[in-house]
This record gives sequence, structure tokens and C-alpha cells, in this order.
Amino acid sequence: MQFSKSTDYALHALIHLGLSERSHHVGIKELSGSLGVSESYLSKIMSKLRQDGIVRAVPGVNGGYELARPAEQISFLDVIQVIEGRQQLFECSNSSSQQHQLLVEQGSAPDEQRNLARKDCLIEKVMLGAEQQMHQYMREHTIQSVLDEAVERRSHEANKK
Amino acid sequence: MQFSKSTDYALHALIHLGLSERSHHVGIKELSGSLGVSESYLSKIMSKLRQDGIVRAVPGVNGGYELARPAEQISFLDVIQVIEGRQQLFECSNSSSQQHQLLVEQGSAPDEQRNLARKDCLIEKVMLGAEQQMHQYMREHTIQSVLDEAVERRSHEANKK
DNA sequence: ACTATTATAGACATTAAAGATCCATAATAG
DNA sequence: CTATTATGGATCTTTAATGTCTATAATAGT
Repeated sequence: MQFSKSTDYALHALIHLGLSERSHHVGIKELSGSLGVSESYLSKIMSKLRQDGIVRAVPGVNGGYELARPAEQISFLDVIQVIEGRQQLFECSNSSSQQHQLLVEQGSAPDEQRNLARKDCLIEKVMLGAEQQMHQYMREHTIQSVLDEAVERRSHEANKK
Repeated sequence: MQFSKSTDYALHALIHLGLSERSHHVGIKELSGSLGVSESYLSKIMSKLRQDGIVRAVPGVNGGYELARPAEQISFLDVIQVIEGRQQLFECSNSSSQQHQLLVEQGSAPDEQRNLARKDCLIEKVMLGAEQQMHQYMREHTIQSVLDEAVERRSHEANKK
């Protein structure tokens, strides 16, 4: 299991837009050149980001892309969910099998067992908890926080001289 | 991005083994029947778990599988890493491109820029942090903790009557 | 209004990974 | 020695990610 390259491209593209001045449009040529990926492919990704309101796009001469809202309001989670989708990372495919019966009391009434559906899988519950830990972290980190850290790193480098 | 079905099968199989008495071997027939998956496919997964020391396997009459160590010493993280592999969820594919130059000071010496390799990508750093949040949670949850919670749930159900 | 420029959307091709099956082999209990 | 059970290799199918191409629509500048 790995995040797709599209996610990598999307995040880097947004950093690039974040570095540009406000209300300046960056064309797909500049973006794709900077990231080392084809225009065709990157424009698919940018379209997704536009459809989800992360960036704005303007066609025509001097057109291109810009962030649709301040960089501190674009979290990593926002971006990942646009590109990777919003399904759970783990879904129990097994709820109708014998397996889950074993986790319920052996002597209970049949209708109680029926009520134990997909969402009651204890394994899925753990995996969902794990995912939400990751989400929380991604929610706290934004495009702006990366830009800020880049500035910090620059001043550290400067001090070393 | 989603966890593979193999991970689902592996976790459910381990719960099944955890429910069986110690030093009792559970055959692939029983396991695959319980999970609703073919013997061939599940045995591949069980082999992986054996190679990584999660289960023991015994061929021959009355053979089968058992947990290789106590259920409280088998964490979700152990299992996920066997099945999904140990690569990072996110790896920056982009370190040699212009993108990262932008994140470094524009006027610095060329050799300092060279030193900024893959591992210095600030995006990758955030993503790695997120992954480690998830790992920590998975490390704290074990096969035994699921079995315990199943018991708890049973007594809750009993109280409702 | 015309033209060059730029994003959009759809169709399509390629590649890689997951999911699944089959068979020959090796190990074990009785 | 035999029936049983796991193992490993080869192979096939399906699905998702990756990538390209082309026709269309929108825009700025003239």
C-alpha cells in the first residue's frame, strides 16, 4: 500500500502555487516543468483540485492556476482526500462469514447476530482508529506550514555560515 | 489507496487462531471456510505470516497453524507490515527537480543544494509524521486486545437482557 | 470580431499490482 | 507406507494507476 504519485504531484504543485504571489496565475507548462511530469497528466490532477475548490483555474492568455484560498486553510488531509478518495483505508469484507459469529456470544438469539453488521467488526474498528490518528496529523499540517518550515530551514542554513 | 484484502484475511485468520486452544493446530480448510476465501489464496498469506514468525505451521495429519507467540505480542502493526511491506506510504519522487530548489535559499552555494536529498523533502517529512501516528496506534493494538474487547461486548449484550 | 493561448474533458493505451488458481513437492502422524 | 497437510513456483485474470492524444471551450489582447 502506497500513496499514488498523483498525491505527490498535487502536493508539490500546491507548494509551487503557494510560493507564487497572490493573484498571479501559474501555467501548466511552468508547473509540469518544475515537477518533471507531463503537462497532460498534471492537468488531470489540477482539474481534480479545481473541482474540489482547492485551486482556481483561468483559461486563455496569461491564464493558469492559483490557490483558491489562503495556504493555511489547505490541509494535507484536504489534498489527500481529493486525490486518493474518501473511502476508508480498511473495510472488513467478511461480515457475513462465520468469523464474526465467533466474536459474538455463542448462545445468543439469531436476530442479535444479524444486527452485527459490517460496522461492528472489531478489526475494522481498530483500523479505523489508526486511520483517524493519521488524519488528525494531516489536518494539522497545511501548505502554509510547509512554506513556513522552508523559511525556518533557510535561516538555519544561513546561521551555519 | 486502500489496504489489500490480504490484510483483511490475515487479521481475521489470526483472530481465529487466537480463539483456538493453545497447541491446537487449525487447518487451512477450517480457516478458509470460516473466512470465505479459497484455500490456495489463504495459504499464500499464511506462508508469509509463517516466514515472518507470526504463526507456526505443521504439515501432515492433524497439522495446521497456530500462533507462534502469545496473542498480546502480535500487534496490528506486525501483521500489516508483513502483508503490505515496510516501504514508506509516501516517498517523494521529486528530489532532483526544480521544485526543491525553490524550498532552499536561492543564493546558496551549489554544493549545499546537492546535499538536499530525498529525505529532506518537507512534504515527505509531514507524510512520514502522519504515517508514524498511525503506526503508533497499530503498535498499541494486538490480537489479544481484540479478543478481550469481544469478551467485553459479550457481557454488555448479556446485560441488556 | 479575430487570433493565439490556455484549461477541460473524453477516449484510449500501457504498466504494475492485487487477487486468484493449479500443480508438483516435501514433511508429518499414524 | 499411506493419507494428509503445508509449501513454492508458475501462471492467469482483473483492477487500478499511470500516461498520452485530441477535440473543445474559455479568455486576453489586438
